[in-house]
Amino acid sequence: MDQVTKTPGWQDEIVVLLRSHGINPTTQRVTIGRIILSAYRHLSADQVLKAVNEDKHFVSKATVYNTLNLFAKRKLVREVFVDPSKVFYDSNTSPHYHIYNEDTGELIDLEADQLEVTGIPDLPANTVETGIDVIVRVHNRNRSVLN
Amino acid sequence: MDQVTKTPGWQDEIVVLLRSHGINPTTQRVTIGRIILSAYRHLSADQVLKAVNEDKHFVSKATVYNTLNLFAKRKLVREVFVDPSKVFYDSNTSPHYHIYNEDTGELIDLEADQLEVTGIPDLPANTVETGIDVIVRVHNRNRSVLN
DNA sequence: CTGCTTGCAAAGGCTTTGCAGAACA
DNA sequence: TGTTCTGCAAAGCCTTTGCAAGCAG
Repeated sequence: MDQVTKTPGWQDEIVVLLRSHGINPTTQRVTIGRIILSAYRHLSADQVLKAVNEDKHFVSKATVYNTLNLFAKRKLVREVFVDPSKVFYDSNTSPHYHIYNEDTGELIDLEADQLEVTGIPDLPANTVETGIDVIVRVHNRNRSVLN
Repeated sequence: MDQVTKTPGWQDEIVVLLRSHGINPTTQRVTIGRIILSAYRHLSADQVLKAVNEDKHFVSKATVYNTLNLFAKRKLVREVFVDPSKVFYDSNTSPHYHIYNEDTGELIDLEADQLEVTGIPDLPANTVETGIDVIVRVHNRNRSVLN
């Protein structure tokens, strides 16, 4: 995780990656790309913003949001909706599913070859499938059952 | 759908249903219950608010939100997160999944006996599964591929 | 120069909350 | 009379947007 930011050549790889997806690699975009694209991660916009500022590379909140939206539109990251209060951005773009811990907010990948979804019926007329999300929701065992 | 609100006895059934889930059946709660519990429906809080006011039963926005949260906590409805901008409340509480049309916002039930999820690996230590969400995302065919 | 980017601050949309008045037992 | 509930308005969060200044080619 911290190894990544120190590895020489990573910045160039990010630059190439951004260009190959039609994105002009500005300083801010490369900084954000290094945070989220250099390993499989699940981060909210706020977590990206914090991570960016920890590394003393200052990027504004607006740019973080705009950049993550751009990355999503260009399929560099996938938006994951598990919690109504915030979007997670997932840099693993291969087919896979998730385990979501509702207590900790932690999101874990389930590769598609482990888990299978069968029996999907016909889709409504004139519609095309764009993807299947599977979320296995869990909570910590040592939790009160009461509300 | 409109038949429901005219059927004699429905209000009493809603009252019984609320009581059986530990909910004090106030006028507003029964009104909201008749909107969302009398048939399988997927509605956002805003849609419930609109439906309530169409029928000339005025319930405030705060009460709609509070009541839907209460229904969810008492398992009368299930919260569905498919769109980061709003929560859907689903009155079908039996095990099932969803097809979500990203163009229309329409949500369609997929009964659990049609669709099967297999190969769920071990959960993280000390966690308990609370449910599995499956969302088949679709969009309308006649849509531009470009952004 | 000209167009794309950034960043601040303001605006927006959905949801929650504080609190006073109302309803109910 | 005490408790629960409602509803208004305000506040809170996350996210988007307007716009002026900055940067690149």
